[in-house]
Parts: sequence; C-alpha cells; structure tokens
Amino acid sequence: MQLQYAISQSISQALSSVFDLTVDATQLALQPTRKEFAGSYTFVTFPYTKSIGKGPDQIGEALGQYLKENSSIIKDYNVVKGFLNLEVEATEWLRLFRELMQDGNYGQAKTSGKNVMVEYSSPNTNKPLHLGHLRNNFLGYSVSEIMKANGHNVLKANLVNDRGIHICKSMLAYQKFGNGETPEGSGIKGDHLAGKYYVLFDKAYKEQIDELVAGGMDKEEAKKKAPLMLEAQDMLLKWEQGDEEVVSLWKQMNSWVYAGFDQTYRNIGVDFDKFYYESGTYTLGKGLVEEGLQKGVFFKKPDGSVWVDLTAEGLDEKLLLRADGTSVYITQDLGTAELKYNDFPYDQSLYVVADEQNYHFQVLKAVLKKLGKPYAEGIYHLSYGMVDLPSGKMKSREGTVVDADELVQEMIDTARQQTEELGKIEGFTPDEAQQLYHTLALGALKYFLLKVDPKKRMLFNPQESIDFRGNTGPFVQYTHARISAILRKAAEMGITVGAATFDNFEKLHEAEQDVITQLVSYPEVVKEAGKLYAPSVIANYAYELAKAYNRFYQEISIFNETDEQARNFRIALSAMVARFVRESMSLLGIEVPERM
RNA sequence: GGUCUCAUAGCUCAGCUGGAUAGAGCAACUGCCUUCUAAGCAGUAGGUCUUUGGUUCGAAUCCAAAUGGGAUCACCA
Repeated sequence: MQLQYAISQSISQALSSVFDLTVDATQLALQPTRKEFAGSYTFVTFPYTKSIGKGPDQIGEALGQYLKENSSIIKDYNVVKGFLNLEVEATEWLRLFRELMQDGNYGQAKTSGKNVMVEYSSPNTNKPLHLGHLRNNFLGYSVSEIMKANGHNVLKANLVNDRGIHICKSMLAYQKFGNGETPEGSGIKGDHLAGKYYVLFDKAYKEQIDELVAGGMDKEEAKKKAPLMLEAQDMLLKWEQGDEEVVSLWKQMNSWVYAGFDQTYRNIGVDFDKFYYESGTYTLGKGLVEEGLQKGVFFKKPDGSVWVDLTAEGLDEKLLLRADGTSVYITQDLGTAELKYNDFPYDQSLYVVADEQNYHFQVLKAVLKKLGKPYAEGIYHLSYGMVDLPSGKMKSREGTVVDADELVQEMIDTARQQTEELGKIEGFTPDEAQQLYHTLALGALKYFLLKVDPKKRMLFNPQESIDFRGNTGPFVQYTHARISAILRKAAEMGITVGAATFDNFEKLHEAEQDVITQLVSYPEVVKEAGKLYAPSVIANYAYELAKAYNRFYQEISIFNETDEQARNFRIALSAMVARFVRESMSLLGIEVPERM
C-alpha cells in the first residue's frame, strides 16, 4: 500500500543520511505494530546492526529522530528493544480516507487483459449435490469474483459428468423399479429422484453379491459377475452405440437432474458462463495422443496401448489410451483442455477439484507440457481439502453425506428461529422476512466454508456452523445492517455522505484510526487473495473490518457528537465500512442485509 | 512400501516473504442495553506451536529426521 511504501522511502532516506547506508525502499520490510505499543508500523532494526556497527536501540532511536523531524507523515516514534514503532499523522490517515471515498473503484484492479477460466462444480448426474459440492461451488464462485476484482476477464465453466457406468446404474434401477415415476408425479426434485435410484441400484447389487457369495463364489468375482453389474455395463455399451431406448431414457433422466441442479444453483447463488458435457467431450483427446506419438513423446506398448513416461518429472508411467483404442479419464481431460483453450484462449485455467486428484492434475499438466502446448503453463489445479463430519468422512454409499438442499433448508429454518427469538422481524413483510432468512442462512454457510484456507481439510460441525455469533457470516452482515440504520438516520436528518464535509476535523480517535487502517488495506487484501486463490483471505478481512467497526461503534457516539465535523466524519466512515463490507462479502458470494 | 500433504488453547481455525510477551471465535466465568440494532462491546482464564536436531542476532514460520492423521500410487471417473 502507498502509505507503507512512503514510510519505507523515508526510512531508506534516513538510513542514507544518518548512517550513509544505501538500502532500496522496496527491500525494507514494515510490519503492523503490535497492539500493546504506540504506533501503526514497525521497522525492525536488527538486520542492520552489522553493516552500521551500532546497537539496535541506537539505530532505532536515530532513525526515529530523523523521521520525526524530516517526514511530514511521521508524527512520533518509540523504540522498544530494537523495534522502531512509528506513529502516523492523523492528517495523513484522513487524506487516505478521503482518497478512498472519492475513488469508486478502490480495490478494483485495472484490467489485466488476461483471460482466466475457472472450472468448478462439475457434478455427476446420478445424485444430488452434497456438502462437499458446496465447498467446491462456493470456492469456484468466489475465486472467480476475486479474479475479476484483480482485473482479469473470467469465464466460469461447469463440466458436467453426464455419462459413464455410474449414470447407467441409476438408469438401470429406474428402468427396473421406477414404474414410470416422475419428479412431477411424486413431487421429488429431479436430482434427488435420480439419486434415489442410484441408491436402489447399490442395494440390489449388494444383495446379488451376497447371494453369489453364499453360493460359494469369491467376493471379487461376485462383484464382477452380479447380473445387475453386467446389465449396467451392457447399458453403457448400448449408450455408446446410440441405442435409441437407452439414449432416450438417459436424456429424460438427465433433464430431470438438470432441472434439479438448476434450482439448487439458483438457490445457493452460483452461476456459469459455459457448460461442458462429458457426453460431448469423452472422445476428445485421441488426436492429442496421436500427436504425441508422432512427436515421439508418447510410446506404444506391444499390446497397442499408448503410454507416457513421466519418471523424469518425478511421476510414473501413465496410460493414455487403452489397447482397444478407447479413452481413459486423462485422455478426455487432455482433449477438454484443448477444447477450452480454443473456446476461450486462456492465460490461466483453474480447476476447482478436490485434493484427491492432485496426482491426476500433475500428470495432466506434465503431459500437455510434453506436447509443447502453450496453454499448459496456465493450468492450475485449485486443490481443496475434503469436508469431514464429526462422525468422520462422508461416504455416499453409506448414507453419511450431508445433502446440500437439506442443509440449506435447515440453515434457513435456523435463521428464522434465531431471528424470531431475538424479535428482529418487526416491520418486515412476510416476503422480506423470507428473503432475510435466506440471506442469513447462505451467509452463515458460505462464510463457514470459505473462511478456512481452501487447501486445508476442514471439519463441518452442524452445531457450530449454524452459529450466528462470533467469527461468522451473520456477524459481518449484522455490522452492515447496523450501519444501514445509521445511514437511514443520517438521511432523515438531511446529512448526505460526501456532501457533509469534515475538512477541519483532525482529532482522530484510536478506534477510528484502526477502522481507516482496515479500509485502506483492502486493495492489498484483494491482491493477496488473488495471488493465493484464497477466499479465506477475504473472509478474514471482512471479519477484521467488522470487528474494528463494532469497537468504534461501541466506544464513540455519532449522533450525540456536538462537533458537526466529527459527526460528519463518523457518518462517512460508517458509510465506507458498509461499502467495503458489502464489497468484500460480494467477493465471497454473500449478500448483506439493510436490516436484521 | 513409493510419492504428496497435514499437525498451533478443551473444540474450530488465523498467524504474509523468519521478528517483540503466539492471536481470534466457540465453550467457561465477570461486567456493559433511559444513549445510533446487545446477532454487539470490554475483561478473566486457557499454549513445552507433535517430538528431536540444524540454520541465525532471532524459528510456529526455513532445513532434516522421527511419530501420528489424510490423500494417492486403477486399462474407475
């Protein structure tokens, strides 16, 4: 940030004139001063004791003295055990604050001219979305917003896994046990209906295995020989051959599932610019395999299968094409990478996919590099950790998954209950109340899933995640609602933010200065979040900002202030906090209410 | 077994490129609503940063090893 750089420059100057030591300002590291000491920024003098030949305290004292006398920004200083703490002039803080007030795009980076594709969600069409998908969806959406704020041109893509043996399983079960059930007829959401038959398949399949095992068959063999499995495989074959009956069933069931997904996506507030379907991409990539053979970077084994040797890259040999010429998972991903690049020439292509696929993406990138593809370098696996439950890992087959739709509904119910208990719905129409519950529910859920570093595995505790106090989404939302009340009151009094001046105000309270410090650090935070692909950085910022404001709110009165300038400043400060709370939360895909 | 990854308060998590006495929230305990929304604020208590070595003025942070979780090593996706 500018202020820090300005201070660094002054220090650089001080080092040069006091000690005749040349250090570039960019090499000087400042850190925020710890709460227990006076000051905003701290300069550590230890690294310079050798080259200067004096003790750390002596250096700090001399630098502090120089800065106080020569810099218009530095108000005062103190030296504690070699740490030079610098206090910044209130006028400087206010200057920065005015600057931010006037810049409607503060924190929004200039257009980079870069294209960034973000693939996320990518569901299977045989079952509804669960908690793990929610982390994926929220991450993907938020990272997209963060990339936009960093000036990039973003395309959100969803690669739907709409084919394969698992899809055939639910189709087959439906064919056998469905009795023509439809979402309309039974009132079951389409994706849940498909999921129901996927579970039914698994149940019936297991029974068949047990029977075969009871008849003396080996369990592994029974898994392969169970009639249902054979039928499913047969169905997949028919699908690939374009069998009319199978394809028509596939189309019908998928259309139900899409209607269900669409509803969920709208409900959780995520969207996509482009959809890819594996049924349309699964044959891609064979051309690239051929290309690799031509170039001699792939090789054929005697049985005719095609491989790539990645041992030099620290990986293994990897199959790229089966002996019968059919493709494997990696084959189509190679093809899809190229297809995506042709559709949208990207500088970066992010894949929001769980960390269990780390190896796969290493291979993908390495293979494309071997092929000399220009876009290989831009591929980035945004790998996130699994969501665990207190009971352990989620397993779809064992029914320990937390269903996304159900979870959202539970959150909404909790929001309603909490709001009613607190008696906060006075003056709300039923529609507005409903809207508020939804805003709070999703705020709580998204914040909970996004505040943790994406790379880390996390625990979802139903009890804690529905907490609306402390470091939570609703806490930040509450801060916004509070400020909204203040701004409404200001408007009633005829005070307009921007027009009501505070030119002569310069007695900054500590709590006010802390809020400004938070506000002006926003651009850096957006940059950092973009660099790390980490919404958690934004979430932490929103929390710190809200916390700083709430302290100010508690300690300092706005409307009882007799000094008009001070009052105007505080209203403006509140308005800016509301603005950056709203903006940072929107980078997380979270809305903020006017009242709650 | 090979490779990758994680380990911070009772619980869930922060801790930026090494910097001061390691921070939040929840849970526990104390205060604060005749004043702008108490979904808030202030405070108390709670830690051998898994262990052991190393690098250095200085290590939760960097390096190595050990221990314990997790992922992956499919002609599944």
